Amino acid sequence: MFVKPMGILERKDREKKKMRGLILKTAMKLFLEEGFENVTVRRIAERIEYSPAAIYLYYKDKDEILYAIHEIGFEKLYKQQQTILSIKNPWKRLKKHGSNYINFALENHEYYDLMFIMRGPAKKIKEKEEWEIGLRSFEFLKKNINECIKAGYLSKVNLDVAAFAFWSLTHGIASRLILC
Amino acid sequence: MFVKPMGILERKDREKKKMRGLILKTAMKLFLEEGFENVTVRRIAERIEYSPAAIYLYYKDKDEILYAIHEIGFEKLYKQQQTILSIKNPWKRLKKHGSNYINFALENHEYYDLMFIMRGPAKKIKEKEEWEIGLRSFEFLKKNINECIKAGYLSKVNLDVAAFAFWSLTHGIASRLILC
Amino acid sequence: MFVKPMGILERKDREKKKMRGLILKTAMKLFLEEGFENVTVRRIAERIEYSPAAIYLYYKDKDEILYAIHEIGFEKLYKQQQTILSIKNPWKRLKKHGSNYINFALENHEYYDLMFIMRGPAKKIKEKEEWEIGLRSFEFLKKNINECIKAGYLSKVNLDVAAFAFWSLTHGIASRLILC
Amino acid sequence: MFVKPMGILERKDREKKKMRGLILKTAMKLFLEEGFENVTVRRIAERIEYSPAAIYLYYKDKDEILYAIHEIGFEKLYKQQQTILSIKNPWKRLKKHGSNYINFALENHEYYDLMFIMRGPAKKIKEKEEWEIGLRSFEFLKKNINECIKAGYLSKVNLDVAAFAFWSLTHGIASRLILC
DNA sequence: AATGAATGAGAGTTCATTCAT
DNA sequence: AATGAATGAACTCTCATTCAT
Repeated sequence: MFVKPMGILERKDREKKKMRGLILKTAMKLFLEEGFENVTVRRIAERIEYSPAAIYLYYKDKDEILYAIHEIGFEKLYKQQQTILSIKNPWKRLKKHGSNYINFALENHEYYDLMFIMRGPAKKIKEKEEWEIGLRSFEFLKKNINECIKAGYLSKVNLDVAAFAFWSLTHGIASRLILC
Repeated sequence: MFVKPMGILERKDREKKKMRGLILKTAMKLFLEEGFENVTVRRIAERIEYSPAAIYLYYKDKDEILYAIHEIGFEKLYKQQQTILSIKNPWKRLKKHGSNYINFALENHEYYDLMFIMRGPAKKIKEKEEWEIGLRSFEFLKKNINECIKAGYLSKVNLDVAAFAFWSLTHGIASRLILC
Repeated sequence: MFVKPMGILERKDREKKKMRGLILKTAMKLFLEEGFENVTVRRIAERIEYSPAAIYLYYKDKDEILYAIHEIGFEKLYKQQQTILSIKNPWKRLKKHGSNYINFALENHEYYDLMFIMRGPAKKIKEKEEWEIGLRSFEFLKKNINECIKAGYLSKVNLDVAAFAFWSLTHGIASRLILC
Repeated sequence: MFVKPMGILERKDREKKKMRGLILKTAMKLFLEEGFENVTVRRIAERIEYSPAAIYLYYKDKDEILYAIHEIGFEKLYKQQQTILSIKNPWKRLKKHGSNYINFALENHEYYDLMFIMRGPAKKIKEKEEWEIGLRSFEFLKKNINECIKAGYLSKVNLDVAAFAFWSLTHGIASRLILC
């Protein structure tokens, strides 16, 4: 048997990933521009100028696409949160954490919806794994709060409770603002 | 020409309103029991044992129904909030306000989704009016907080800011709890 | 409420039945002319110059159509078998029964296939009821054989066994002939 | 020019045949295990761990595969019939012939369907050749019956008629049993 | 020899909506 | 006031097949 040189396989792999990315990006765009109900396999295919059938070469079904978008939402949030790591003062950092969160929600405000709206359709798949990503953000927040406590900016409280309250507040503010 | 006496016109009007109410209530039920994607004109018609075409005699199109449901969500919330009026002590009342809100969200947790999910389809119509209802709830909260301040339970702060923060917190807690 | 006069309701009913009949006849024709795999909802609709959606006003789904066709096959067979009732002599009648069966199979030879081929797709529905029709034909055969026995043309045997053997023979001949 | 030595060509030929066999066997398995409608080029390819496109290197199209399967059905039947050759007594052998046939039909009962169901798709190709195989089985039966006659177990009758009737009976019994 | 990528065609089905009656 | 009948447009998804590599 003829074994293909690494280069080719890698290129194919890269291209496959690129295509998957393209599909996702397109689905996302559709979601942002035209709302959830207009995210259809056909519309995605149309936009990337492929046949609908082609989509199914990269994703098993529509749900898998929805789930992937969902994931990206959380990923994106997490990434954005990491940008505050450069702030040394924990109290300032925590405040930035909050304002960041709200800004994120306002700026990408459809992403926010996405996490809620998608719950319905996407709940069918991989419900466990999904939250690993969500929890990562939560852990990050806890670490921030903990450092505030250690530095004396906050009195000693249960970390989980504090983090939950903090997130609730920012999340609440964000969603309220979006609603207006 | 024969001019219809007031009585008849009024009756007709009453009946029209009744029917509109029935449609809405049914749509609402459908939404709560079977989720957003199962709220279809047909299903509504089926449940009230009318033909789908009949629906269109009372609502211009599906969006108009969705919008109305949306409104009902806020209405319901407002009603529930009014039940705390019997509590005389303003501080206790405020606390009850918060726990009430969260309970409401958890118990009817689809209502919460409704406000987000519906925004998409319903945003096409009457975006201004909608918030009168939302604001009413907000005003109610402000009044509560104000009384807490007057009674010395809270230090003097900007009412709008305080109310907004309060709502955000409860709202945030509620939505976070629902998501888990 | 205004109660529609009998005439109108009856006409509507007639028309509904006519349409159902038309759909079935068309499906049958398609089956005969173009084979099982070409019996599709769309093709049926095309032929009767209706929209595909219209079909669903008369039949719940494709299976219901297939089942109905299936039924017709047995019905038709039964009807044809009844024509021999005019033959008084039971032995002659039984012989005619056999040749009739084979002729039926050869003349409408796709009907024969239908009973087999349809088994797959149509088995999902109403499996009990289905055989009432098949059994009716079987009972008819038993009666014929019994009369032959009573008239001394056949020695006394178990009726079910005899009928089964007889049917098997004719059925076997028919299917063999069709296969050639 | 370099002319390939016989050995290589032969090996290639052998390999080609092997692959064709593999495809057929797999299609057959699919047919038996999952029914006609699940015999798809993709599924076959999946099972043999080749790409769908590879199939087309060995068979022109799907119909050609279906036809070949058809053929295998008859082949298998024939093979099974040969097993009774060891029975010396012709009358016993004939009886075994019958029960064998019925057992065959019941045990592999999808094979039976195959002969009917496949007619549709496969009728497009090579209609003549096909029956050589069927006839072989028939000739075998005739031989059996003839020996029964010679041995005095059966009165002298037209061989073709007798064989046809015999086959019809067994075939009929089998198919009736399957249908129940 | 074998395949990955792609597609056109088509499947069954459902929906919001209209219109003559 | 109400409806039965109908439809166009869309949906997700699968299939046999081709072709450049």
